[in-house]
Amino acid sequence: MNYNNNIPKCEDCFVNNDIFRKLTNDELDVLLYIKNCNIYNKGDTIYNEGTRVTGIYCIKSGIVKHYKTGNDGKEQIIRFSKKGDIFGFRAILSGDSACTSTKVIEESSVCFIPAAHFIKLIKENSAFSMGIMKLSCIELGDANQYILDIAQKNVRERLAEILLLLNDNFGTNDNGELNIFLTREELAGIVGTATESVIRLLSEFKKDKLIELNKRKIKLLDVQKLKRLSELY
Amino acid sequence: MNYNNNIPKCEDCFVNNDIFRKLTNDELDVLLYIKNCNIYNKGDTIYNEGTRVTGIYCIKSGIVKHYKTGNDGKEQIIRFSKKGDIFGFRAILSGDSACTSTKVIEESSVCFIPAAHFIKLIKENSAFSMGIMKLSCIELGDANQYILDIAQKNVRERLAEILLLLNDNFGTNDNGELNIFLTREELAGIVGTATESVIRLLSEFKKDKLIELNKRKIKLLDVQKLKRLSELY
DNA sequence: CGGGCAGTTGACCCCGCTCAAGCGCGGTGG
DNA sequence: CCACCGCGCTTGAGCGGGGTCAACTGCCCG
Repeated sequence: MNYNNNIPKCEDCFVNNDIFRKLTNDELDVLLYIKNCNIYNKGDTIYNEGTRVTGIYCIKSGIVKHYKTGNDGKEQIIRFSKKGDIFGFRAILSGDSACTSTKVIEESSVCFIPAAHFIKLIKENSAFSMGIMKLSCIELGDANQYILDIAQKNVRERLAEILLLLNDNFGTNDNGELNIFLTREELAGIVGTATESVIRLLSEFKKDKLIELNKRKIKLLDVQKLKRLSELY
Repeated sequence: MNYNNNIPKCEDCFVNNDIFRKLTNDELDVLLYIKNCNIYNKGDTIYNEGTRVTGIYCIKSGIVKHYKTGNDGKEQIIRFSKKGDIFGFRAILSGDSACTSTKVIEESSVCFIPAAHFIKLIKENSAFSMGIMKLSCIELGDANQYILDIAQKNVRERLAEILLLLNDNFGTNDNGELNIFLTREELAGIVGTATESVIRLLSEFKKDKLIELNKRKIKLLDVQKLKRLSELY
């Protein structure tokens, strides 16, 4: 992790959600002086499950994964965050320690806002507060959906669904390949299955002309069929 | 569903969470006139997944289940609510429609607060607002844990865990039996498995003297062993 | 008395996990 | 420069957890 002397302005990250748009210009100015920004390398851990979180994080660039570790040490990836996303607030607001570990999977520039200042903003700006509430409620809805999926869909359906979800969240490059590069093991950690199962299913999908594979690059060839595959039960 | 002429005071429900304690006496007085209260019978549906929710609900007595329905019609129970618990706010705050259906499993008396008034309270009372945020964040943490469990634990471990969780949430009567009576199918719907599997495992647990069974009444005999069983991986 | 639902049990078998072996590739050190 | 090592990926074999299907029972209720 390296300190970034060049603190980005919040306006640079006005994408996806609109949390910080809810702040007044004055509040944004103050924030610019209070927050700091770090560069994290691939593989760096930002915080670990079970530890105290001392503030909230907002991603300027890069991708991180949020995961829980099972008793046998296997990672279950809960979700990802990318440019404009904030994380860490669940622990702050619930008063718990972190319920997930957060690790960088693509070099990231990440701003940090101390908990006290974050709480102050929430108390003083009800639009901001409503925004945070909305975020947390949307995450909760996503988590509930995920529970249903893991409980009732089989691995093939879940893998198809995850590929579509990655497509929606990260989009594709000029080559039509997903803008996120995961190891087979990480893919297994999202789907909730064994690495070997992911590998076998990916090559099946490839054989069926649903996707194209090139190392960790994945290109979706037939989104419609993948959708049918993922919803069919 | 029947209208209840005898509107309970919020103070009657100051248990579990302390959400409404955050309101001032004046706010509580106003609320008493704005809210209404209904009696729901066992089996009644309060709202269905995918429909608009028009306000939040607070339980005076009884138990309800929140569940999602899979493509094949199978219920996945996400959580329960009981006296003092509020629900429905996720949909209001996220702006979505309901992500779960809510059905009564034990006759319930439930207060209803229209969305507009709920939002007004949130905007005007930051302690109340923080309380709601905390609730939603705790639910999110629980949901994340559930994802890990369903993804990585086997059915036996999950069933043991669910029994312990029901024990913590609902406690036992004078006979030591859990204060919640679920069908085998509902138990399967929480654990995320087939009804037959729950039946087989319950009778195994009984044979191993971990529990005692009497129709839908379940008595935990060896909490320590159940804990070991549920955590072991 | 009969219908229907919850619960139970047995038989069967398939999905997906585990284990093991082999491959390709990039980094490192001799 | 090449040999080696280790990690990620792949494939095959084997098997067991647990899902499905079917049949039967007991019980409630009309």
